[in-house]
Amino acid sequence: MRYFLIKSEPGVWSWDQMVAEGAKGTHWNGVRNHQAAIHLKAMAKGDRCFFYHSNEERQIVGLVQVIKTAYPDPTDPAGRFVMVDVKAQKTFRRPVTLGQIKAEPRLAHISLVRQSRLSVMDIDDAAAALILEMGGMG
DNA sequence: GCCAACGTTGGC
DNA sequence: GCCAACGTTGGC
Repeated sequence: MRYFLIKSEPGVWSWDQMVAEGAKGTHWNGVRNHQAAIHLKAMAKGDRCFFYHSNEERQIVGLVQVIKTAYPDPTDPAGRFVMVDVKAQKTFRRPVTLGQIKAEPRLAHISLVRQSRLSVMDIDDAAAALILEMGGMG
């Protein structure tokens, strides 16, 4: 099982809305960046994604599970980009802020810190374990 | 509200 | 095919 991180602006699609979708989950569509799309395609059923609120909040608030692997995103007129389906799995006991992540030397290498504009990224196992621990999810 | 990073577009 | 201009994202 691998870990990833997906970003959402809470004003557009929030963690509360994600939770409200329950077991049926939702399509993670609208990705229009090639590097982000590569990560979507790498996701397997059962993989986990940290759910990050960007902009106003800047914190990881939950964990979702991939329930359907990459397939064409109908909102892309060119038909080139893909989406996956995810469902909410766990709400973080304590959200992990970008500030905390930046203050942790063992997380200095992750894409969230190094490439602020990337909206879907992979997170290595060691970093994932640390983030879960920081969120009170260890 | 500003700015840096970066992807895309269009003129040449 | 290069590069300037422009648009978008997201942190501060």
